[in-house]
Amino acid sequence: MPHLIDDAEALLRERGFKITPQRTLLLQVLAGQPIYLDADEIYELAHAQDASISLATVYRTLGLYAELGLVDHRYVEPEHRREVFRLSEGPEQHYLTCVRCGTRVLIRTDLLNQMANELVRRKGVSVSSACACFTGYCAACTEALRREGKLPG
Amino acid sequence: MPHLIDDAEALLRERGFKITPQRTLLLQVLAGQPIYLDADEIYELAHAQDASISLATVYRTLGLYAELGLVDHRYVEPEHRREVFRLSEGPEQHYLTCVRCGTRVLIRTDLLNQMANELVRRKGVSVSSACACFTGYCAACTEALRREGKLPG
DNA sequence: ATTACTGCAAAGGCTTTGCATTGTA
DNA sequence: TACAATGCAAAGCCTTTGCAGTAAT
Repeated sequence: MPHLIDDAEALLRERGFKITPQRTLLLQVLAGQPIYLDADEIYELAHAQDASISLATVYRTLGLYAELGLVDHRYVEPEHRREVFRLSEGPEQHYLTCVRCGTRVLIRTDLLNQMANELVRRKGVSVSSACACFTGYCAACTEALRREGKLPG
Repeated sequence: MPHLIDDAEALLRERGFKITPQRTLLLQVLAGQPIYLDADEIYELAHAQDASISLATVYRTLGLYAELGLVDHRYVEPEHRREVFRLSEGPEQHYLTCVRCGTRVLIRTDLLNQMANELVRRKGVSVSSACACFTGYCAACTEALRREGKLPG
């Protein structure tokens, strides 16, 4: 997605920020990812291409991009410990995270939107962000655990 | 709620755990709270009644109570930093947290359950917990901001 | 030439854990 | 008496920050 990266860099310039190899690299890394990644995963991917990049720069850059609206950042893990990031294009994504293998299973979000809409209609609130976090086992782990008799069904 | 505390202590005994002054005190503290509190708030309330209780014991006890199903623990604040706890009586509660005044607006959870059921049916996963976190403005703040022209509508 | 950005390492905030001691059963 | 529970302090985990050096404009 060179277009997206160009746009992002144009925005950086426009706001008086500098274009550095690290910032470009992080845009490239993020552009290749369909799902949310945590800071460390992003760092590993970037580090594989440029061993000199530091985790601190990853955090600072992600923070900057979040402020500029270039990335979404959320807590989707079951424990809600690690923050996760992705480029903020396309529809919001929500997951079930498997506590056994870490797989993230995409969730249809129309019902979540329906919840938000209903909330607005019935309570008069305004909703700026909605997040559904499910914890459990992915299909493969569910089946494996059933075979081991560790899960009913 | 002495009834609740008795029940909780009966459960502790039944599972082979010991009844200690700290555990009883924490049940008393929690029983007086209608909303989620973080560990430090719970510690402060307990500490006011027994200066010898430690934060480590608060964490350990809350963890134990969570395992026993006596308390719910979640991240409901917008920043998701601090974990919060409350006695788990009554149905699960989910909120929209107002970023302006902190008010928590209760959310109907039937759609959340529907999401979970659909996920199980369509993807073969198993869901152990579901959590919806909405961020936005409560009705009062929404209206106030509209009057100030700071919110469309 | 400026001044923002970076890497490093240290610090911060919340939570967990090791260990010797205390206290329940 | 036996062993779980506690308090203390240290460590852990993720994230942020201070600082001196580096690099973009």
